[in-house]
Amino acid sequence: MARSTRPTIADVARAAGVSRGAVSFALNGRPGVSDRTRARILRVADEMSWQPDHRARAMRVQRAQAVGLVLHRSVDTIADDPFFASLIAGVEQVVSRHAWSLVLDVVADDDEERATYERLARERRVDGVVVSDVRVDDPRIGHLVALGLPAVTLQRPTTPSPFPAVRVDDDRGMRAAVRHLLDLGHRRIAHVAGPAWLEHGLRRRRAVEAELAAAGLAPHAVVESDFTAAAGARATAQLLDLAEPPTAVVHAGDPMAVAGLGVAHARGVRLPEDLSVTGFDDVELAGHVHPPLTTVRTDSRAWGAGAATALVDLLARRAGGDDALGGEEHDVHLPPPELVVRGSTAPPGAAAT
Amino acid sequence: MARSTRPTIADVARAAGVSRGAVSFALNGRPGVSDRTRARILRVADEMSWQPDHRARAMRVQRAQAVGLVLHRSVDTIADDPFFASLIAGVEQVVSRHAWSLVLDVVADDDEERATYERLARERRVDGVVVSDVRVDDPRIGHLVALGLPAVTLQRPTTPSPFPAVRVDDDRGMRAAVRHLLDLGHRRIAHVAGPAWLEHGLRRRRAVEAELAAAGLAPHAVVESDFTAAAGARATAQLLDLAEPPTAVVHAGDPMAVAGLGVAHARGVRLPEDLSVTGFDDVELAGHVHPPLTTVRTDSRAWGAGAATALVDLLARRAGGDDALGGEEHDVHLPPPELVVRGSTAPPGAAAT
DNA sequence: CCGTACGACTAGATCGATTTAGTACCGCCA
DNA sequence: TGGCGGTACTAAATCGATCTAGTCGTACGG
Repeated sequence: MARSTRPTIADVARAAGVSRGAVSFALNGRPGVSDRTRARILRVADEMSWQPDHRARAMRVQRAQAVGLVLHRSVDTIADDPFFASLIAGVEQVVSRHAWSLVLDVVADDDEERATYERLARERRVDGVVVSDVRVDDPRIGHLVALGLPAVTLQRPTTPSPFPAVRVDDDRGMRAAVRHLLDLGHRRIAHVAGPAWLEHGLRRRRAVEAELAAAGLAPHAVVESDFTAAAGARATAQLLDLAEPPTAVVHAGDPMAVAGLGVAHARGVRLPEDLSVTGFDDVELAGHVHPPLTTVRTDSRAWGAGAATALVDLLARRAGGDDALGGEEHDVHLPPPELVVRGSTAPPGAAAT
Repeated sequence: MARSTRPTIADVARAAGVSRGAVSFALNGRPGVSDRTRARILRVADEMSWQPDHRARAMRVQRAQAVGLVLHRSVDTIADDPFFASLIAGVEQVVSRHAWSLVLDVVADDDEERATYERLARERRVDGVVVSDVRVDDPRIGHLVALGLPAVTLQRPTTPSPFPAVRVDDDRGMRAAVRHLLDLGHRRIAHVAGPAWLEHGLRRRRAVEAELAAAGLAPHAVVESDFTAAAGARATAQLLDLAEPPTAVVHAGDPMAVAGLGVAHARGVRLPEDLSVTGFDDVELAGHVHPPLTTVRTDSRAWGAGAATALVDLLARRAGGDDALGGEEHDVHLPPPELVVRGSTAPPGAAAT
């Protein structure tokens, strides 16, 4: 091996017979070098397979060229939420297109979460963060403002937030599921909800209630759950134990719904004749269980991509000297999710096929 | 706001009435400052809520304090592999304990993957990487060696690799599943395998074949698949269409197994009387479908944690001046997975309960 | 009382890029 | 010929930390 150390901009400059500044100009496409020289410099750089050291560049330009994503989940349950993997994939897709990086943190509790944001901000590891799983009265908003760390939220929080948000009208999907059941003739419709302290848990519940109210009904029962299969199974068991069980259950998430199917099956409930079930998200498995799950198809990859785009735009504006955080007028709107009707829903008491 | 710029080490030094060097010494716990002064400096730093700028530090010490994880999956299928989320969580858990960061990349094809590793190495964004989904004759090993980027692989590749590996004897789990079926009296045992170009796909298949061979049998049929639910469904359909269908199917992954249950159900096959099914991984949903899935419980979080630990150790050794990559003697061995027997397996032709 | 060894600390170099301020040269016009 | 403007470049400052070489006392041994 000729040299063990990697080339620096100085090596390239020497090899090309110019100053380091010229190499920098050539690389970043700014005026100050002739086209001939620029081409020569780039050729030499390529031959030496030199790329600017990200650390040095980041330090000089005061930008990390990276965004952060802090996932607040107990490490045990994260695996079972297919939402995250696609969210991450979506964020990454956009971020890498800009030659940025994604820094990921998984935290288990609020203190750790707080500390992580502080570390990311103070060490300046990232230029901004994506905030997912927005909570009701989410303390992170204020915290991030105080830290001066730009952010983008998934869904616009109900409490004021100075950050742009990626918005999806998932109420529409939830209401479509309820309407579908109503159209089939169901009247005893129960809901297995997500935690009420999560904005999307609450929103989906409200959507169910609103659509039922529009038909002059109230939920037959609402069981609050936590989006896991285990909790979904418990919730369904609870509903089936009612003196007058529901004829249909609307779930706030697919894993809960699939677990619900399992419990019903185990109890000898005929599906979908005795019980209709709907989910939310349309995970891959949803179409492959029995009966295949009627659910609301969301595109969590698009969410991630949308959030990353909004964040990159926001940071570009700030790099351009605009100190504003963006706010509502920079919200990104995604197409609403749509209902996917499969075999897990049928008119109440329908005859077996 | 008093000052818009964040404090630097110079500000802290000024406030504490010492030089910048003293602050650095105090912070990093090295000799050169008295205990009294050290305490004062740390107090001042804390009051100013100063933490060293990661970019500057990284540049000076020539370390990124970050590890990379490049996931090679089509963005569409990543969501459906619960393995990744826990793997990531496990890596993150260890990495954050060392105040490092995890940089994540998702790539869709080989070229992009190559380019990503090159970028990570040349820009020096990370100090090392975790290589998952090791492929047969994996080209990444040589590539990483050429790039001088330290790595740790998940499982020891069959082809020589200079990097440490995290090892789990998952053959044991697979063989246990087969033995369980043999003990129940099954003889027509089929296997829905992962892709043969993935080391763990191939390994699991070999394990099935080996255990059957030990009983003087061969697989009733082997269908190669790709770990997705859709492929699992197709595979099971194919097996059920055989003139003489198997009485039991061993799957290389849970999503495939769950989809297999769905297909069997839809065809009116009685489970588990007419068909026993096993999975691999024990995802949360596995215990909540009907019948609950007999599967092999793996701990992918431990995998991630083990890989991260091995990588951090490797990098620490290198920082200590040891240029070696580690190799086999630094492999981390994890406890073997164990079989979880649930309701999806029974003696062939068992009477319905 | 001198030499020196050590502890405590400072000044300045350094990492590898970008960026600013300046210089050299050429062409052109009056 | 001199001045002006623009292009093509260079030299040096800069980002914020760490690390090295050196300074200044003070204590200690002979």
